[in-house]
Amino acid sequence: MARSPEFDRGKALEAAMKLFWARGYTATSLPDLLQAMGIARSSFYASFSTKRELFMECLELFGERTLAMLEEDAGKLPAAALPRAFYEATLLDVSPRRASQGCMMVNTVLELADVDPELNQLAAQRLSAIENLFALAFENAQRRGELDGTQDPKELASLVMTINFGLRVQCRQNPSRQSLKPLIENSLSLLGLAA
Amino acid sequence: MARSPEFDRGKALEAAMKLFWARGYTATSLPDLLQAMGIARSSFYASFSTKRELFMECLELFGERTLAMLEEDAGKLPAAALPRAFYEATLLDVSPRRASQGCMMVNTVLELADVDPELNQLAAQRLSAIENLFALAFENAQRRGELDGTQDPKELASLVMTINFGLRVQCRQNPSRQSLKPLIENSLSLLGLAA
DNA sequence: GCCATTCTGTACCAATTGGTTCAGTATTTC
DNA sequence: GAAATACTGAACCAATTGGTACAGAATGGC
Repeated sequence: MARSPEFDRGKALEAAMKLFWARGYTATSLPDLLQAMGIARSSFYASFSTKRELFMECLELFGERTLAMLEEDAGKLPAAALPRAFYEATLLDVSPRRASQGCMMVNTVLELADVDPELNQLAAQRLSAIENLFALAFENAQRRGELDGTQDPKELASLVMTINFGLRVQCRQNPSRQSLKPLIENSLSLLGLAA
Repeated sequence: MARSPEFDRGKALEAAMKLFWARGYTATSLPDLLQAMGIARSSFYASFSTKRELFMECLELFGERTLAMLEEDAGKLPAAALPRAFYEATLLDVSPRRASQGCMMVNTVLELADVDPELNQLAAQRLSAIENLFALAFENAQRRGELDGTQDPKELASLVMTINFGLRVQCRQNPSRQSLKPLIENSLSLLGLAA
């Protein structure tokens, strides 16, 4: 009966996410988004609702993807190696261009904390899901005796996240590998997780 | 001859800074600023040039003030106590409302890195001035034997800043003292500067 | 070919953006 | 009171904002 080819919604969402990720919510205009997504204005409002809801969808996509990556690592690495894997995968094993974008959730928290509490909360919630995953991995490792048991796993996870946040700020100033590599190394040895 | 009372430019600048600090550059509109500064539109353009230059002036004011605070501490505290003094002064010894605003320079870096390189650079430059001050203090303390000499002072300063950045992200999610206090404590003991 | 459907492009909307201009009103010194 | 200055408030500007509506072309199954 009808025309089948819906434009690739997933691809469009991906493109929107990349733009929001790099430029933030407020500074990204609808025309910018449409061009990046490669669709017309009317198509946009047919498949998505508003710019704000598109942003939420992008934020969830980003959070889900990050969590999935970490979960995969948690399945095949000892807990003590998780922070290094996480830092390196997102800061060193990508192009400086991409590393300079930092983390979309962290960017969102800093941009919108006092402007749009709901979006801020959404980002914060996804970040704490990641922190919880770290905490759980540390707890299990301690129970199995794979990790030094003197440190509270929740507090350790919280520190890992704090340093993660710090690195996300650093990379937006200077995304070069030679400046990030020693920083990561020193941070890990600080955490006692350098080996 | 003339009417004397120029409205208080300093006060107006201060008010603008607070608004930019809380809401960022893009999300703060000119009417917002005028209301906060308590001046009329025409007075604004008589005493300032553009919104963008006002922002730069605010950024420099914020950076200068932060640096001055740190310099004062550096004059009367041992270097090893500087990070704690800095973290506590800006995160615990202020209202949660203010703590939740984080650091204007860090906020700027995350908001504008991919949008306005010049403003990003300005903020980054002020941040590195602070880092340099830490490094200098550590170096002097080591030379005087007041601080463990095994760690490179520049690297230590870089770690202090990374953790500082991390705390600035944390406080924009949850500015409550009971969540920040243990985080600061754990961070300092991580740095070996808890005592 | 026919009709349903899904896209594109454009025109349009009201509201808001940052910025300019200017008439009028205070306030000050003489 | 007169002249000089510094303010206010509103009108105005072009450009851009997010969002809507609609005509027409492209694409499918029948």
